[in-house]
Amino acid sequence: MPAVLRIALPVPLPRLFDYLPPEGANIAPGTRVQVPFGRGVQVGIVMETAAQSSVPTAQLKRVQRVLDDEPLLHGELLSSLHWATDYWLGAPGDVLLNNALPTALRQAKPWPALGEERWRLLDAGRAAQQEGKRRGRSRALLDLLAEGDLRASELDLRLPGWRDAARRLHKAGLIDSEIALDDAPTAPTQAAPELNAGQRDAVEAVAATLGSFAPFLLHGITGSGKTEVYIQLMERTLAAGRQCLLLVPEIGLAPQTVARLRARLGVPVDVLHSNLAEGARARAWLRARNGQARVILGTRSAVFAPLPDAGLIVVDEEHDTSYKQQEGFRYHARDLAVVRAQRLGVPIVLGSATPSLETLANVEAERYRRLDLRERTGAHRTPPRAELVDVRGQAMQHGLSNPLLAALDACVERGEQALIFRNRRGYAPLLMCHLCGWHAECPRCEKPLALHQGRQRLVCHHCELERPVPTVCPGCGGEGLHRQGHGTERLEEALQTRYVDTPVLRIDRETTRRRDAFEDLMGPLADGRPAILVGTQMLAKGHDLPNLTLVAITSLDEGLHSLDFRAHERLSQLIVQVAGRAGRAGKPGRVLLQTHQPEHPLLQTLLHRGYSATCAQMLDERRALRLPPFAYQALLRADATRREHVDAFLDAARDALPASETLRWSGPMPAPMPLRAGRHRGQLLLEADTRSALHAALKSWRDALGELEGARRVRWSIDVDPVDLY
DNA sequence: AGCACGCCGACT
DNA sequence: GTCGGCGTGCTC
Repeated sequence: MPAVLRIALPVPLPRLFDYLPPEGANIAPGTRVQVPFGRGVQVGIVMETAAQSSVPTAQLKRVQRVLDDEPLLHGELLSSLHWATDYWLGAPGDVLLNNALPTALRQAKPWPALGEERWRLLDAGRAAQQEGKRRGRSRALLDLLAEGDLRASELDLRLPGWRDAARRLHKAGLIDSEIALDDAPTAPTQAAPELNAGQRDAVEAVAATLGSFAPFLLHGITGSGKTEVYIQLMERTLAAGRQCLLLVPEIGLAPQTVARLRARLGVPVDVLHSNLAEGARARAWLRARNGQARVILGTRSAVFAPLPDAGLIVVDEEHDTSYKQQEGFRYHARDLAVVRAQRLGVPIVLGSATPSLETLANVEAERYRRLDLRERTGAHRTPPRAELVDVRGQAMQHGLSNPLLAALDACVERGEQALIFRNRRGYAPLLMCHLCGWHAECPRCEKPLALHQGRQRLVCHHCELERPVPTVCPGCGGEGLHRQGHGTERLEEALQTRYVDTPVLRIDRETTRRRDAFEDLMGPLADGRPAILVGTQMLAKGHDLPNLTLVAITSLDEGLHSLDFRAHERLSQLIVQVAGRAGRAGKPGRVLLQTHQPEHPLLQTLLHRGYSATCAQMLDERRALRLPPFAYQALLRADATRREHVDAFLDAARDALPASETLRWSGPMPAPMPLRAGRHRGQLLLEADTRSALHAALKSWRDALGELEGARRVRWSIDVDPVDLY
């Protein structure tokens, strides 16, 4: 008989809280309970039972209420969450309640109804219907239901606005509803296309492993039909009575993906992502849990979906950095997906045209099997070879060289679509006085403010600061203010002036702020109408544009010179991804890359020997320099309004490191942005050659950091496997 | 993270 | 004279 329950509560503390179980009840791990906590009441999750507590018995409080008849979390999911909490050093309550569970399930409320309402006539209603009572919609509803029971979704179609009538008739005791737990029958409406040899081999290779853990890299060039491979694998999995989980990057979840899966698979496809209304999210999560959802499609957080009948996991665009959560609990959804597949005993497919070096290293080490799709399907042609445009000494207009402008002219002339990348938002990155040298700077970040012309604002791109645009120079009072550099907004303006008859669309954070804005802007272009798109990196993903024949990156130079050791990997991925978007079967495409460094070895290797050869070279460099994926890192970040607090904390943290021959550290050092939003930032990097060496040190170090004198004066966090070292 | 307790400045 | 600033401590 356990004396105490150890419970996770929604606080960012790396520990559990001990409570007395309610009288006479034994509660299994994974069950939600309501407990008195501090002055209030909280919902927590029972994690363990223990014979005794280290807390004096007198201080223990009792569980007030058990919220679930059976554990909400159990089996593989609960154990994977334990693993994840441990690996990424999460706080159990934060991981479980703020990340794994949908918000609606954090409340002490009954589960939302999962099925759909099904309405039926009661005897009194049948009599009323036969006597021709009631009028208007109520009459129509009685007539409809007289033919048979109907689901809410069917009523939505057959009698719009039926809800008011239903409410009235229900109150009058004429009709009633129940929750239908089965789903409306569905059937595939689209047939499977023929696969090419590569696709067929890939499907067969993965299908042969159904029922056991097997990790695969599906490396398919853009347009090679990776999605079709996923779909046919899902068909096999579903036929075996198993569930599928498909993870996609944040931007990749277009409505047409959902529609395509539904049309092809003929089973309930449930969507799970953070933009969903809370009720809908909880519903989808619970439907996954009880097995009603057969396919779960979602972004990062969907990796927490319960999968009682799991059969297959797919991570599309596995290299995408949106799989790594960048604040709070800093988990990596792809990596967690692999762990879950292992525990579930199911195959996992990591798909990408530009696999991450981490995944390629796993292939090299024969931990993952590699499947290649080298052929393109149907409408696609071989990606055009990218051309470097040497801009040294060239005349430029708005950051565009003459060769690029000539290509644009020709593209517009042919009535085709073009896509221009510029990784600077706003109108001009800098507002500077030509007379005295003054420039607009953010006082909280000490970085230049960007001019946003449309909003008539100076904006800091590192914090939320906005300022009015001065008309005269605040430094000298003169009229020398000058807009320097070209952001997407200025490029849009310049191109619209040059190409009066062709619509120029800007796609960046500013123009896509509204929900669905990305969809609304890009959607209409699917018909191939002429257009020039200007935008930031977010343009690299998303829609397939059938009439796109010119893609240009206005400058590769930042990517070539960045201090981040992953910059070259990112740049290679960007170049290959965007190149894959230009040109369709009948129409050749061009890809132009402007640079001051056309002879740069990275560009030479990438353009002449391809992505895989470039990666092989980058992997050699990483191995030689003992960098990830051949070393394992954790980054301690700290920030505070006072710099000396940051320095003192990081110094103490370094001193608190256990003596170890396998652990290396660098720092404390300033973060790449030493001041952001008025807070001073510093960091300390830990490295080891093995995961176990790193993790052996981490947990006790984390606990020691919490005890440090200066810990309360700073905000700090540890990022295990950081993807950006800032 | 929340929340309360606890001592020092500009306001009705 | 008070409202409220955020430093410090605590949550079984």
